[in-house]
Amino acid sequence: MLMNGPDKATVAAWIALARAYRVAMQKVETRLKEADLPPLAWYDALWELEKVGEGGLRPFELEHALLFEQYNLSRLVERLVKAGLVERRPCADDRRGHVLAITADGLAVRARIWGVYAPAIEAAVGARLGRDEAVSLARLLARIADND
Amino acid sequence: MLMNGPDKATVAAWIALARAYRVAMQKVETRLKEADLPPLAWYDALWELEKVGEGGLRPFELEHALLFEQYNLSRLVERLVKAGLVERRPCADDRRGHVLAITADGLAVRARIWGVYAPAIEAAVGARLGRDEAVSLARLLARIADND
DNA sequence: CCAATTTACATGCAAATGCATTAAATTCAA
DNA sequence: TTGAATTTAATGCATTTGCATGTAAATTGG
Repeated sequence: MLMNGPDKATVAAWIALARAYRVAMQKVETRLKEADLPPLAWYDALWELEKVGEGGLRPFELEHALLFEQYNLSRLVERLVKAGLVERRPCADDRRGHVLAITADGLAVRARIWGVYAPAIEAAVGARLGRDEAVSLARLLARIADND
Repeated sequence: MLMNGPDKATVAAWIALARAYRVAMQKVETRLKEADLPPLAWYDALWELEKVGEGGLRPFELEHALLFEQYNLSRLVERLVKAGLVERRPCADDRRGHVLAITADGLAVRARIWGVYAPAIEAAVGARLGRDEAVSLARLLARIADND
């Protein structure tokens, strides 16, 4: 009874994905810690909120943008608010929820993180791939991330 | 004052890596949970021990193979031993440590997990890439994982 | 040989995560 | 309408992770 398993190349790609992610992420997170900066999740949330501007985002929108579990997003926001980097505003047309917006401190911290994050990405990824390799890697990975 | 940041393609590859990893891993782990199977880390450890056979591995060897933090490996092993899937043997020539070997139950569980894991890999990766795409993805990712 | 250092592994405690559930507001359907 | 179902978000509790440190054995170097 065969079970339609993946071929060698697929398994190799899967394993390579897991290893590359761990290696690169480990390097980047290590640099952030050395600089006494918050973890990457903070950056991602702040950046989403910065991109969207003054209008802010509902928690569930941020949850979808970041692919976070609901409870993880809830607690991440709690920490960001406590740290003064994000502001919770009451939501006019839906009183269950609120709107999240980045604060001035949040903008400053986001920029400070990027100062360390950007060179870390360059070291972990950029320095290892040519320009067109990076493009084709991104394209292949997008196929895996696409929701069909 | 410029800071030698990554170019667009590099950042895109980095983001794609993180998203692809999360999406694929989420799918796979979800399937394992639905089947009431232990998390992937268990599989990885069991598989390393199965591959190496009767001789077993020292914890620090498993740690390097899996890219685990030392304390995480220590606790993973603790759980595997408690579950009866791995056996700790005293180590003749180094009495600080021990040798880890997979048990009969461990072999059985490893195989059961693979029964779910394999089709999950196929769905998350194999079904989305052609054979040569999988090969070139693995090659590109390996460049990122390689220790220089 | 022996003191100092390094290596191997474990563990206490704090923080983060996962899971299940709750509460409250909104939407839908009869 | 109004009652049922859904959506939004928070939270209690157990498990897992991270960090720092501890302990013991091995290695090094003087």
